[in-house]
Amino acid sequence: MLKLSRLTDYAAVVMAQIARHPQASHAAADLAEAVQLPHPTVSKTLKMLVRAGLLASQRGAQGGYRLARPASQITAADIISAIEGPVAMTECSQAQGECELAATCGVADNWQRVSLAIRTLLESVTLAHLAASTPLKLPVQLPIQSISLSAVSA
Amino acid sequence: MLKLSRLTDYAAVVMAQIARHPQASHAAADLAEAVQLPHPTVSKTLKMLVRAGLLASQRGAQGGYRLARPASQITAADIISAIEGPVAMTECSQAQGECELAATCGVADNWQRVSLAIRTLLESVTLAHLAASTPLKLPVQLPIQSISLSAVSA
DNA sequence: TAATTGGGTACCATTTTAGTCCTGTATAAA
DNA sequence: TTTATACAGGACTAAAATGGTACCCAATTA
Repeated sequence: MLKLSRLTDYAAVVMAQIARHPQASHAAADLAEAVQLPHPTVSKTLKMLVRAGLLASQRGAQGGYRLARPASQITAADIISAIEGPVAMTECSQAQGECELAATCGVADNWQRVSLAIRTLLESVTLAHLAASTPLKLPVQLPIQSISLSAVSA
Repeated sequence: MLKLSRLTDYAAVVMAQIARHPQASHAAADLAEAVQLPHPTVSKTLKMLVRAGLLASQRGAQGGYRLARPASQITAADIISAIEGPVAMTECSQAQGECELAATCGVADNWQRVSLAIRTLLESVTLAHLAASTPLKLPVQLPIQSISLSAVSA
């Protein structure tokens, strides 16, 4: 299904929740309550987001989490790779020259290009977009079609 | 990692192999040999591709597999969904109204839009592109950026 | 009718994922 | 300085998905 893991899904929801109140410091327990998810799981997710540099944490009373930078400077790709590691469709999309089947494969190059296109797309969607109540209007139908078609002839 | 499953990867490689010799009928054993993968696994993959209508099979001596339609009419999205099911980034990208967290989620709509954009991208890449030895040149950097930027203002 | 080749199913091993818990450490307020 | 708050890190377990294998059946052709 090319699906995000559930934790990544949680991460996006939690990040969006924080992004809607950027000034406040958010305790893990409050966030868990707000998004209706088990506290330990949310906590785990938050730690991963801190380690990836997307959130800043403050210990002690009145502590909590806040965005490490403005929501407009945090991308969907950032959130995904914070939880799942780098966005890559295949093994060989990440590290070059480690697949022993490369000789018989014959699709590696093009998969990597598709993978790159998806990564770029995900980098163009920011947390500010995701958190906005106004739906992000991606005019997917025509423009992306035209991109790949022109790409073929190029 | 937003990664394809290994079987999906195999499927793409096998499909590309068949696409390079569209007239011939390809026995599972021959394909397994050509792409250097275990026979039973390749066989399993082939069956899934048949069930999805991407390959046609012929039993008996001189039988084998061939493309059900031209390589230019088979998309990356077809291959992925043949193995993994519909392309969708989150649970709620597929079926509307089944997520009980929708009220507190707040990102569902926009995730669905991103998911749709990726699906459209994958539908624009055909097996003919993947199988081509000439790299598919997707000019990802500028055009896709401009799409999403214009999308925001739209 | 025998040889070839795909079809289907069931099964097992492994890995990944999700979720929980426990203990430690930093901070702030009383 | 004490105490309550809240994050940090890691270990552990349970469950699910994935990948791989084996076996037997069905169809086709020579």
